[in-house]
Amino acid sequence: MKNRLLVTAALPYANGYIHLGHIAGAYLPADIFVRFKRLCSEEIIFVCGSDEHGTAIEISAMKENVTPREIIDRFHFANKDAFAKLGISFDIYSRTSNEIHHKTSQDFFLNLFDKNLLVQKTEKQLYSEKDKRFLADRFVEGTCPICGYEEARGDQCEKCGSNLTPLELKDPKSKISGDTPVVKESINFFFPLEAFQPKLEEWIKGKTNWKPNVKNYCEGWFKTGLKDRAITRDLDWGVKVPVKNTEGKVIYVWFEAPIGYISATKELFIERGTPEKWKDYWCEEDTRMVHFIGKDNIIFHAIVFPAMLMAHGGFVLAENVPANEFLNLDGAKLSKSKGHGILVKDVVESFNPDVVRYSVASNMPENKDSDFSWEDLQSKNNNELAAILGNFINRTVVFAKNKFDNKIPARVSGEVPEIFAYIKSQKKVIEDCYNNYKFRDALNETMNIARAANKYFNDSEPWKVIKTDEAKCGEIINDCLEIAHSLAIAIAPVIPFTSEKILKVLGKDNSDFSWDKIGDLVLKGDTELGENEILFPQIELAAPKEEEVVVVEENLITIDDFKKVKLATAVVIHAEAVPKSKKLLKLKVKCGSKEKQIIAGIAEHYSAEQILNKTVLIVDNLKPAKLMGLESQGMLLAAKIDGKLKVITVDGEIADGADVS
RNA sequence: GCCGGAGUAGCUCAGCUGGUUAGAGCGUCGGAAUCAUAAUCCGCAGGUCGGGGGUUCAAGUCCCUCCUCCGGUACCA
Repeated sequence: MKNRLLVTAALPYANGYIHLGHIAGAYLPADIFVRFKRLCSEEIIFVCGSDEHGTAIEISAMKENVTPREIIDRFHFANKDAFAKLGISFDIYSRTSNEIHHKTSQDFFLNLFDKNLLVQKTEKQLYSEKDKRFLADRFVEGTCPICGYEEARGDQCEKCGSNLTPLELKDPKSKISGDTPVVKESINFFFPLEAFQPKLEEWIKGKTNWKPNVKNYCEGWFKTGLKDRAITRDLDWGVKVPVKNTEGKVIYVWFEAPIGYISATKELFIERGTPEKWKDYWCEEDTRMVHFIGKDNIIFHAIVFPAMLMAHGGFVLAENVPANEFLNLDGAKLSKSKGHGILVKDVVESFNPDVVRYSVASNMPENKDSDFSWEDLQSKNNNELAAILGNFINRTVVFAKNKFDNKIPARVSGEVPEIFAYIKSQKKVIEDCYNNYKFRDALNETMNIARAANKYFNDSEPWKVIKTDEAKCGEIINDCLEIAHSLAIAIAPVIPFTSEKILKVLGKDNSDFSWDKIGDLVLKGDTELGENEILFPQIELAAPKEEEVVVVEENLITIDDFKKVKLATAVVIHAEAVPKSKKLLKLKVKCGSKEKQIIAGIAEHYSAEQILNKTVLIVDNLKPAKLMGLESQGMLLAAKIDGKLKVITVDGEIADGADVS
């Protein structure tokens, strides 16, 4: 029986804060899986760490005029802390700047080198005499040979989107010193990926339980043919190449980073005082290794890293690579650079981590990119966590408190109601979901227990029974408390903090806290219950700022102040309600030769039809603002008093686009 | 450009190798109940499955084509 599990989650790059997209893609599914397996008492470790080398970090350091070490320290500790607050339960969160990692990846490199597996190729590269170094792609800036853009990067022109090599750039300059580099030859080592293609194809063909998107993606690569990849670079910041005459070269991050999983495992067992035990996980054939990643990482975990492990020999290969798609925010992709993202470190400050975990888990991008929104989080909290789960626990515990002296009422009849059989059958259903990496289904099936629990409470009507038969009523409440205990176990992988709270309320230790106890009767009658608390208070999200339709200005202004405001006539050529908004209409107005989108807060007073074709006054030079995610490029003037609102129109016919003063 | 993925009820998503009236959660609406955080329970309604063409007795599910979005990768044959 294979039951030793090695679970990895993609190493976050220590050049930025992790956001909700990362969580949804890799860390939360990994954590849920691991927590489930721990409940099943499987031997398991969960390793991760910061990926801390590479050009991007070096560039960040230069920009801020600090050392790379400062950059990686900042993000490593911040991310480690954010993960912890969100309850991501790594056994170790290491970092690739650690000595043990440098040693491990150098040994790995040497192993391949000694076997003569590495190919050396001479390449032309840009070299800066002034900087005394070869310039990596991103350290070069110049004129794009295709569109003529003068600030194209060495790897890509941001203007026209062409991918480039530094040698193609016209008039290249070093980003470090502005120096004009020269072309120089540099010898680099290559990993013979091409040679491993047959073995990889064979290996992946046998993986019948992999997600189809992952398999298809790999097959796509095989079709075009794998190519050898450079594994060394001319850089300072990184793991030094452990071979003579390679000064100024480091091991390319893509090669060295995944070895971080091995280094982290070694570190973990050194900490635990059993330094040799890492081999059980990496070298024993009955270990099952699972890599949790986002879809951007498939090639490295399903093709490159396995090929590296094959080349080295003596290591287990991944049993599965359950890659997730991406999580979008309000329909648009999460992006650090565009400021469109939710950082974990921020979200855990303002929300219960379990609410975040739940809302992300219930909408995990398992098969396709999925959409996250704050409204969704609110609705998941209020309508599901609070209404279904929280409410069940609360109504049960409050009932016991009020009618049974805050103690667990005793069972008397010796009968076990049917719902416990249902719970046990759900336990199997949920297990299957987890074992097939279907986390959303697992969660929904878990919540079905809570739904059934509420139904049981309703149907049993303890509030009526208590009037005629107190012992029977007590038994119903005992049932419900037992159900709560089962729920605490079943839901623990997803919302571990809440699970603990439920246990505390039940006055129960964790002696029966294991997966196989779901559906069992484990509570002792007459036990005092713990202090009850509302598990999920309602979340009221602040309403999005809606446009102030009328600016009431009490203070006097000068004519110059007034001239700053450019007013114009415009005709409404399109109008529609903004979904989920009471007050907003989305308008398209024509103002002379241009068209503008204006989000106006008049829906309570005008329907789309009523405003259509009216000639109105607008503020033309208002700074655009976003309302309910829609850009508003101006403001409609209207008169408002005592809750009555009328749009300002023009007396008689005049063309749109006319100045107003 | 090329490779892979996605476009299904108001919203967020399921639909394995083609087969009875296309499913779930949430929301909406109607009813019941009142122990509980106005929380629960029962019931109804909601989709010509991105557009167009084709294969088949039968297609959301296969093929072709077009459009949109996401990821990867590339001017190398």
